[in-house]
Amino acid sequence: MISTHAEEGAPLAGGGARLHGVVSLRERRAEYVLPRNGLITSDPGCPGCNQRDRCVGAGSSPEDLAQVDRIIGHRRRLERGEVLFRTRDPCEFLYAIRVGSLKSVQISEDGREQVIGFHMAGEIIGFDAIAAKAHTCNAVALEDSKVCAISLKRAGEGSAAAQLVQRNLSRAMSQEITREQRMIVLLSYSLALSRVASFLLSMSNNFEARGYSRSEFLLRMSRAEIGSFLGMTIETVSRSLSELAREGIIETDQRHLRILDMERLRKKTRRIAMI
Amino acid sequence: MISTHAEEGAPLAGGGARLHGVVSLRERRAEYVLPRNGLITSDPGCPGCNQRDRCVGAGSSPEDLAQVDRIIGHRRRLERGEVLFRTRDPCEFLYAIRVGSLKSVQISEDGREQVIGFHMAGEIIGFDAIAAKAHTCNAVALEDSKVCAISLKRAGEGSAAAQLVQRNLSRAMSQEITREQRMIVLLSYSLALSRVASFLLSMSNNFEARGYSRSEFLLRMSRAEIGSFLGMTIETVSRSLSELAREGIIETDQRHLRILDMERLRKKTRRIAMI
DNA sequence: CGCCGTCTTGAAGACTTTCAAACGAAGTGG
DNA sequence: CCACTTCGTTTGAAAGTCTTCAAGACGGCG
Repeated sequence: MISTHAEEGAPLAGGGARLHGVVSLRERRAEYVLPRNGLITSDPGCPGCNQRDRCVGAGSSPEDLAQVDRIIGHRRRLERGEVLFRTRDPCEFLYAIRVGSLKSVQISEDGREQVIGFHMAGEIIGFDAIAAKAHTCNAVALEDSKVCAISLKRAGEGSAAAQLVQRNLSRAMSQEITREQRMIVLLSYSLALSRVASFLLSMSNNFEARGYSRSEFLLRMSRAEIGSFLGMTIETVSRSLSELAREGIIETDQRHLRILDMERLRKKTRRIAMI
Repeated sequence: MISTHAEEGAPLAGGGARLHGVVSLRERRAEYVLPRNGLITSDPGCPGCNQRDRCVGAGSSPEDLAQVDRIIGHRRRLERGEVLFRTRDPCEFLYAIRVGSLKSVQISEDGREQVIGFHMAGEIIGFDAIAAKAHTCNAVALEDSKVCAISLKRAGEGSAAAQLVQRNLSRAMSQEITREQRMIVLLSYSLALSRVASFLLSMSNNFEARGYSRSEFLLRMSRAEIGSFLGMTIETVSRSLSELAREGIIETDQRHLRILDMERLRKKTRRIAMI
């Protein structure tokens, strides 16, 4: 049984890797106070966050972390499908994903959505707005999620904590650039099956990096969203997954995915076509 | 007659836009001192650079610009085909392109090149190395070029000039993220003709932003490099260009390109296929 | 002038999209 | 509780697009 409910567990704890999406009862926490706008007003903050070593306060002592916490403008809970920011929203905050996952989409003038990225807990989104002074894409929650708004104004004020945050933001932007470069390489693969295989491996790596199983997880996005991201129709996504399943490389049940043969999946990423 | 020689002119001066690649005699300058390794030892520096309003010293007074100049580790001249940095080179410098253009390529384990970006004067490259502590791609000059090495160590030292540089680098990274997001959108277009049209328009915008003609320019990269970048074979690149020329939208003569109908070229970017 | 690398063009085959139909899960209303 | 709708997904067949293989054209250079 796989729950679709997001949870703020501590997956990095030793032993076998937790399966993403599976919620054990003892990990449930009391809900934070939630006013109607989704703002979280009572919260353990950065010192109590399980993403603290991955986020803007990385590398600071517990005391410093309390200072880093002041850079956070507010924390917010998002329901599945809720929009965090939209194109042309002014650039005030970056958002650290604490729980859950989001997608970035660009809307073309004729109203079609194009997914340009999927983001998981521990990632920071909104960097595109720094230079443009406004967001250039929409961010939408793929599941119930929690985000921390990093105030760009406070991050630029020059305190020791702000400087630490700036260094971490710089590192995060560099990571984002590297991630997008990998995406550009992926999209240049000519064969649909290669792109789907690469996508699954990247998901697998993302889950593994967060302490979840790398071989079994729940895809939080629809086939249509995968297709939009990978530049193919949902039929081709479906056929590619079916083909991988037919060859015994993966097993799918709805959005639940199990990788049976990691090495053969990797081989599939090497496009056969093109020189 | 179009020269292929790079030149450090002042294209932003008023009147008609200069044609990129065309060199008028009076714009030629005395060559800088060039030791065998391509290092430039005598140079007007940031205050005399025509990219100063676009680069890391943007927004500073002429006096401050002399301080910014200290962040520069060295300046270097590259010949066409010369490699600026390679994958796994340690991360010491970012590079500001002063004259010319470069490509970023990733080399797959089987030795094939994949172009992941083209970069022009005024851009800064190497951001991928900040988080990874080493470069994750190779940078190769597409034409004779000049670059300024920005010392990451000196940029982090905390002086007023260094802080200005850091803000500008942050902006440049955000721009780079936005650029790559646009590339991801481009690559998701299913039709080859749409991708080629988008590529030409992006080139056109790049030249226009630098004061050159937006409708007539010299492509510094081969069809093979375009194909690698756009994820298609060189035959498909060639056929797409021929098709656009047949329709009277562009005119090509080798790498020299003239856009005859910007609006119809824009229409071609809207992919017909897919929902 | 002839060689070489780059580019263009043609034809056949491979792959993807499109259109259409069917399936299963989830939710609604009788 | 079951029919019924809806949505997301899967599968099939035909049409369209791209790649592959092959050959020819073009320009630069010795």
